[in-house]
Amino acid sequence: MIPFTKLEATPLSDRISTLLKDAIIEGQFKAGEEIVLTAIAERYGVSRTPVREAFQSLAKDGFLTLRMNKSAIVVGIDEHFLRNHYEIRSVLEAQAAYNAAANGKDFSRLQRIQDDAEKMRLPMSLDEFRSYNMKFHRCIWDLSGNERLQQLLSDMWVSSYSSSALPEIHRQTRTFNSHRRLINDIINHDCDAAFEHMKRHIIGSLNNILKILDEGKKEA
Amino acid sequence: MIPFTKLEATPLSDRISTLLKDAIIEGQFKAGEEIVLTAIAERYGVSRTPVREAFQSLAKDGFLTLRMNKSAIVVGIDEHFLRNHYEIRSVLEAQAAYNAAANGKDFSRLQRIQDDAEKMRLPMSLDEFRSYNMKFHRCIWDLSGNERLQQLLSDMWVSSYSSSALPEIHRQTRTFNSHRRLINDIINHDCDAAFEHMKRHIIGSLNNILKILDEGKKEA
DNA sequence: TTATTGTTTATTGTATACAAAATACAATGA
DNA sequence: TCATTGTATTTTGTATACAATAAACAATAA
Repeated sequence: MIPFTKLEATPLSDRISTLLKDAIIEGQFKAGEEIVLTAIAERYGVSRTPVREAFQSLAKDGFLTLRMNKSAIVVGIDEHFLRNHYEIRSVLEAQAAYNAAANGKDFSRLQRIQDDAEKMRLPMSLDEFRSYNMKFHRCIWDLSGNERLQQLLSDMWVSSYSSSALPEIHRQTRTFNSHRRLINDIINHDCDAAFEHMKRHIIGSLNNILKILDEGKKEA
Repeated sequence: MIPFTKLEATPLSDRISTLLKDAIIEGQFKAGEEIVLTAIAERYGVSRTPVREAFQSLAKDGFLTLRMNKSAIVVGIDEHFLRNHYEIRSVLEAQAAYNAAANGKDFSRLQRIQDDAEKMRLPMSLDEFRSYNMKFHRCIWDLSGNERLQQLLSDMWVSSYSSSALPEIHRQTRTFNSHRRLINDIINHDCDAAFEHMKRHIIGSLNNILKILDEGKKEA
């Protein structure tokens, strides 16, 4: 077969849910604000059906609250939300790392992702760093061998949370160090260490986000 | 106000998704079977719209695989699936127990649920035991103070997994012992013990289910 | 006035209609 | 025969139409 990558059409509902999710994360809606299905459909120039599906997806992911026969409510991305979100993510990522250390056989891809990143000059651009970070975590999800865990973590991944935090060079080197330690744990099949280090790694990024958030509040 | 409990209408999509979920768990569909939206809509005598929403919900919960412009595929509830499912559930329940031990203040409800159950004559009926077990776990989710965690665990709860396992009296007393130990951990604010014990508790029930499943296979 | 009921309007829940994609299969030509 | 192409059928994706609920407000009666 000819090496053409299949250009796949994504359903409208998916595109809309990512757009809305980003909008919510970036604070384009106030916390607790009522958000009317019909209005969103009009804004994006589509029918209510795919918007409705997007709403339900966002509700399942915890970004919207749906009420029978009433407008949806935007969940506020405040400290409480972020703590809850990262608490869950930390323990799921930790389990993924545990599994990778326990079951993983071929770690070459994980190594290469790290090596390629370390060859670059710091600080990397925001997009570069996000791409690397995403690849690193996704690779561990793969190694976990738990497809459902992969799906859950993928749904929880919100790259823009950390947007303001990453361009600083010392943050990037800290992430490198943390990732290198994780790779070591995994390659050495030290499951418990991988679990603990990953948990701390994620909680660390939460704390960083909260710090940024706090500084932002003081400025305002 | 008069003590009437609000009788609430649930959306069709919710009712259909629970029906379908149960059907999948109970093996009414073969693993990997294609399941046609239109057919399900006809079978339940509703339009495709709510069925479609149910499909998307089930897909998010990992019981269906959706493919663009193609029929959905039923995920097989085999050993691999159960291991993945319980691995995730165990670590989330464990985190909930950890939080309950860390943050919880008023444990009277948890105590009362356990006390009421222990007053009953064993073996309890299947429904009684399920109700007690559900209340116990839900109470800990509440105490965790993480609403999102609560939502996730609620979506993962499938009572009928354990249907065949519970009527035996020695299983019920084992569960009692395990729950009592958990209550102790939580009341003593021993977070790490609560985490570990809950994790083992859930993995224990997985192993029990796998055992039952294995015996069923030998018979057939 | 004040509480209750009727009416209107906005918004959601569900059903149907239409468009696009995938599949099966017949027709065609080598 | 075999591969390819056109066509019909099935099934999904999206839009629209209709029904039901909820909120706002006007009207009525005490």
